Amino acid sequence: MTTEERVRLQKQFVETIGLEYEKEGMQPVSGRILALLMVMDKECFTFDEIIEELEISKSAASVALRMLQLRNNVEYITFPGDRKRYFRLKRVEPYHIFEETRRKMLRDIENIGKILALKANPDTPNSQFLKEIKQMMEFFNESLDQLKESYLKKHNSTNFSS
Amino acid sequence: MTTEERVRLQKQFVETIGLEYEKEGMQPVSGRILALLMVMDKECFTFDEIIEELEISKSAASVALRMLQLRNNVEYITFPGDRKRYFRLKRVEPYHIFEETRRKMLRDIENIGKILALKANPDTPNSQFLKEIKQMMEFFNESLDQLKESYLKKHNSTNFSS
DNA sequence: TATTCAGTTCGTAACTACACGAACTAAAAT
DNA sequence: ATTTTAGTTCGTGTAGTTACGAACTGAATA
Repeated sequence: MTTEERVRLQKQFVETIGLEYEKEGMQPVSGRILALLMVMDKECFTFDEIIEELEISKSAASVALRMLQLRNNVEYITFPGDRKRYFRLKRVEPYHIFEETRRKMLRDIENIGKILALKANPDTPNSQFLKEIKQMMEFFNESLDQLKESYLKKHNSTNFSS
Repeated sequence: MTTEERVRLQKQFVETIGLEYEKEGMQPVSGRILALLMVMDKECFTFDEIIEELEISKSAASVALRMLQLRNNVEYITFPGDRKRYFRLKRVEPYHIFEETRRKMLRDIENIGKILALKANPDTPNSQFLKEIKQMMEFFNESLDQLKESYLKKHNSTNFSS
């Protein structure tokens, strides 16, 4: 595979991944920028490079980049004597990617609790079903910490063994 | 708390939960219907009851109910000699609620794999970061089955003991 | 056969989100 | 002091959603 071919496939894949992010509720431009930073070989893009590569306006890039930084997906670095911002993927600890799932689950647990508290009869099939769902979520949520620990243990042990 | 108070709080909560579903990407009317079926004491609502309770049009209800059935959140039952459909929450196995998370994660794993395959250099900080994320997701995905099993075991054992 | 019932489909109007370009800002260079 | 650089903010047009009412369908009833 030649370099040109690879780059062509990468640019194509930026669009694909961008579309997926869009379907998951992200705004189109934000999704494309995030995909760009993940897929391409260049690790840091300037504002103008992003605009040029994705053919979007400055304002669209500005708004999208602010959101991506707020969401903790993107950060920028700067260099002395250079006013440009160099945007790149924010490299968070891998297990942080479940934080959002966890927050959502905690909200759900709380909501179901409130629903159950308002029920006239806590033993109807619906109430029972909601209780089961809540239990499952609570169990799962408690397991997350353990899972994180065992991942770290496994990850470290491979560093020492072999 | 009187019954009227409880029902008032329930109706209020339908709106709150509906809004949350909306923020998670569900259509407004679908979110309200799902919330209605979760929160209220009545376990089965007819088409007309839903329309009346939420003050929506027949067409809006029709479209939303079709989507909720496709998404496996709602089902309806019928009774002989009664043409009405009685809509209610679909009571799936609790651990099914993670199926969507899992599917999304498998897609992500696949996508990151493709991204890495297209990288010129697999050892840059970005590539390393993506690899770690992928590993974490793979570990997590493998743990899900185990988690499900141990949930079932725990759930059953409490049925026999004490 | 006509009518009612229980929804579905379709066309439309109102609303919303998105991205654009133009105007603006703040800091640095000339 | 003026110009350039590197973005940000704002107002607007457009495209896409959403929900409505009216017309329709298909089954059951009269």
